[in-house]
Amino acid sequence: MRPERYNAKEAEPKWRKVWAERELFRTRNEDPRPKYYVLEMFPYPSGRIHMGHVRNYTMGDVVARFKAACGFSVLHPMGWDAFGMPAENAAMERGVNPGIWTRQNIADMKDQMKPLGFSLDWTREFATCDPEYYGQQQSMFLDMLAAGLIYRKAAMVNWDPVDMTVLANEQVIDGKGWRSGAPVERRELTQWFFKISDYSGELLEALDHLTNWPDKVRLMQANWIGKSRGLQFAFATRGAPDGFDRLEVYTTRPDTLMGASFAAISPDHPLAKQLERHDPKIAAFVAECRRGGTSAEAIETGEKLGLDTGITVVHPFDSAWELPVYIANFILMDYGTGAIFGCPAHDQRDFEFATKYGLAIPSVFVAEGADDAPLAEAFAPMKSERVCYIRGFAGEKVQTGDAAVTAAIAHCESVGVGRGVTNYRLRDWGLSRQRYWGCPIPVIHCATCGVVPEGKANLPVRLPDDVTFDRPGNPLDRHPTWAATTCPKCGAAARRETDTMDTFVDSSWYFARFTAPHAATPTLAEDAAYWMNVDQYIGGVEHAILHLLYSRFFARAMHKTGHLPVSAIEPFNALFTQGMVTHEIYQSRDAAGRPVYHLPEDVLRFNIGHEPVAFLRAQHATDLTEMTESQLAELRIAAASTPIDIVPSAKMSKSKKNVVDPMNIIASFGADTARWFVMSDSPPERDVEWTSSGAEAAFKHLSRVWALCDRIGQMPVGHVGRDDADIARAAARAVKDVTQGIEGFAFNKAIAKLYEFTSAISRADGSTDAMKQAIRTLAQLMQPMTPHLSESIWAYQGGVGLCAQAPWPKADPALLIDDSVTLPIQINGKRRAEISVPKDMPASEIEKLALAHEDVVKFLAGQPVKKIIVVPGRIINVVV
RNA sequence: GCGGGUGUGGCGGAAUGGUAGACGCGGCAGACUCAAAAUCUGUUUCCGCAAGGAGUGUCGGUUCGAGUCCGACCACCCGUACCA
Repeated sequence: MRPERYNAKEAEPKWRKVWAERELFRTRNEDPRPKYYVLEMFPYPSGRIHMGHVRNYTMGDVVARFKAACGFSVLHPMGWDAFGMPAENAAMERGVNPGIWTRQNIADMKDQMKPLGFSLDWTREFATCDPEYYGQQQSMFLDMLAAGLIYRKAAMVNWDPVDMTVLANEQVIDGKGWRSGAPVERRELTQWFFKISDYSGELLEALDHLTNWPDKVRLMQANWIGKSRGLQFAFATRGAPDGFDRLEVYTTRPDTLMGASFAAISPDHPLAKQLERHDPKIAAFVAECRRGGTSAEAIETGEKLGLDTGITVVHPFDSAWELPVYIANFILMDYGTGAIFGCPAHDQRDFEFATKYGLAIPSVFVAEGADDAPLAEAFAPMKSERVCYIRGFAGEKVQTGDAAVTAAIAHCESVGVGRGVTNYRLRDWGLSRQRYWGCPIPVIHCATCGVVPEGKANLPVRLPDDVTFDRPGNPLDRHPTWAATTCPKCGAAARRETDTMDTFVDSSWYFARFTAPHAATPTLAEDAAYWMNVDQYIGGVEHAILHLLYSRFFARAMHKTGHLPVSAIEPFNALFTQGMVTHEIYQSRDAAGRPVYHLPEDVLRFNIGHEPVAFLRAQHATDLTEMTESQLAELRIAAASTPIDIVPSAKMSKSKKNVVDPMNIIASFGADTARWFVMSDSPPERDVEWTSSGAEAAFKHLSRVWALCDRIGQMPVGHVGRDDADIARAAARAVKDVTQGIEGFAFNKAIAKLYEFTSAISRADGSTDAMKQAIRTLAQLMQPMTPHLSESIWAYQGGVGLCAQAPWPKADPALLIDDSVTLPIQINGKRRAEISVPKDMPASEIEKLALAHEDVVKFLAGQPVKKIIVVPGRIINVVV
């Protein structure tokens, strides 16, 4: 009898309807079961879901469905990170209103997400551009302002001198404005800041307790916060303007103070600003330094420039030793004091600078045995290397590294040269954006009262809808009426702040809002206390630093202002960072030799032997798709068409056209296939390459599972088989392995075990009852990945209720124990034989058996055995 | 530049310091078929007829034993504070 083919197109919507009708995924506060909060980083509503979304939300859904089956009351919400630049770009390019564009995108993406069958509680949905959301954010802004967590100061932005507008780093391409093409410069602007630096130490120390976060993320955050111990001291200056008779510097390498060659200040240092006023040469140089963008990458990789100011400083240990003071473009005003001393002998960047400007390079220490010869590069001793000080000062002796720094600080302090200072690299978080599509900053500028917070009763400060994008700049700034208001303090006419908030603010507390998404206050104490923290947070590793650090800070700030309990200051109990979905790129060249990219759906790709080949479908008559691979191979050999280049896999991006639309996959194969494929093959923390063959394989497997289910369904009642014990053992092992796989985020391994279990059932000759039991267990184990198919199997095989609600199966420990074990025998570390022994055989017995093994005897060829190592249950190694 | 990560068959990958290559794709062979598709079975790291040998990015080290630990390097990816 031909098995009935599984029809995903019919079955999937049917089951989603059943889940929706029974409100299976709606979370209730009064649910008596223990809570579990699983959250995937919410999407930016671009309008189309992509495979990265499918992978991210499928992972979360696997966890959510697994935890639900394990008896938890699962909170699994979804929302939209809806503010940001793309909406403004669309407005500029197509003249659409950012709000309307965003709302439409949200509707479109929701339509695309629904068919995937995620177990989401849609009653908690919100978008950050909802006034109900951003109004609460404004309210918290006012609370944080009152609590001293927010302040204003001047800071640098990218300035496009042609478009007269501020640019995001992303909009600066090779130092030029992306639209105007004009060289970008740095310009100072007064902006709002969160005092995240007040929490540097706490944010750093608390990382130690985030044991369910990836080590790499904790390490990256620790390095980002960048705690350092160093020496801060003042040089006496000679020839400096009034008020600059001392130059304060900070160094993490006071042990190299005797190797000083120059001092350098940032172009934004007050001294530089002072000199700029009277010296045109310095003014020109400082202007030169301000060219280019503000990004650290641009500054650090750019050419290192310096200008001798003519001012000198006196070495603190030798009043006769003067060092020139340079203005240098790589010194950041934000770090330390904005001034350094350079030790070229032991710092590569200083070495290059000194070489370029012909400065002295005195060594402080050399490798033991080496002499004080000119260096080819900065010398930093390796861990094991001993050094000898040739120009040190009391206190270092032969120490290097941290010990030398500590000793140097102690010595300097004892002789009155500066003091030890702990510094952090972490800078305060600038939240002002000179853009329309963001949360308005609720403050008012009054001519008499200055900066005045908006009254809470007037919140939300709503964005106006009638804005124009016909020219660059912030539409709020030029809106005819929006900014006009009255001062809450004195009642005089005043002007609203037209800057909006960084979208990172929106995403720094949405997880807390999900606990009470429609409340009239940012959070509700009871709900926040109950649902927080997020038990499992899942998202891309590209958020390892900024989003996750800002959220950790914001939770603390929310606690300080009474919006979160102290238990929620670390909002994410466990974090998982997933890899990207990649695809190979199909490229040809136009007449001018420029690359032209092709969508995977327009390309026919196959292997000839091991060699991958790709053709453009459009180059051929439509019947090309009907040809077999061998026919296609002949076609290629006949040079009837030109193959196109296959460029190795990269992150799916529109510009390279290496994108696969999840909707097409769902249309062809169904949601379960898409879900199964993104969970199989690659470990979730690593990138996964989308291949059409992989998707087809997933589809074929799910079809085989259904065919097996159908075959079992047709078995006569009361059939007796031989393999019931084996089936029970295979099931117990599958339950154990799949459970472990899901709990450990090793979904690819869980799926490999499901393949094995499927094949074990398929080969077995079991009784009707045993086979039905096995396939029901299989359906349950697959349910987190393939919820629709699992429901179909469950229903077909007489499962009680819904598969999604059935309690997670448990493995009988007695079935997991094997009686005998196969041990490999190595001779000098090379595997030469193996023996099968009872599980509990003593080592001495195993040793005798191993030495008596005929292959072992053959390989030993009478040589005396020096040593024999028996690792019980593992291996035997004979050393000769 | 700096910080972090990754590197294993033709491909995606598996492997508490203990049989390298589970599972899947692709390939090859076979069954079924007039034929093809679909499906099923077997096989598949490389060299070698075999015996055997080599093999986890490169070089070196620790160990009875290294993909795994240590040191140096190479390549690629992510982040780099206004992309989200």
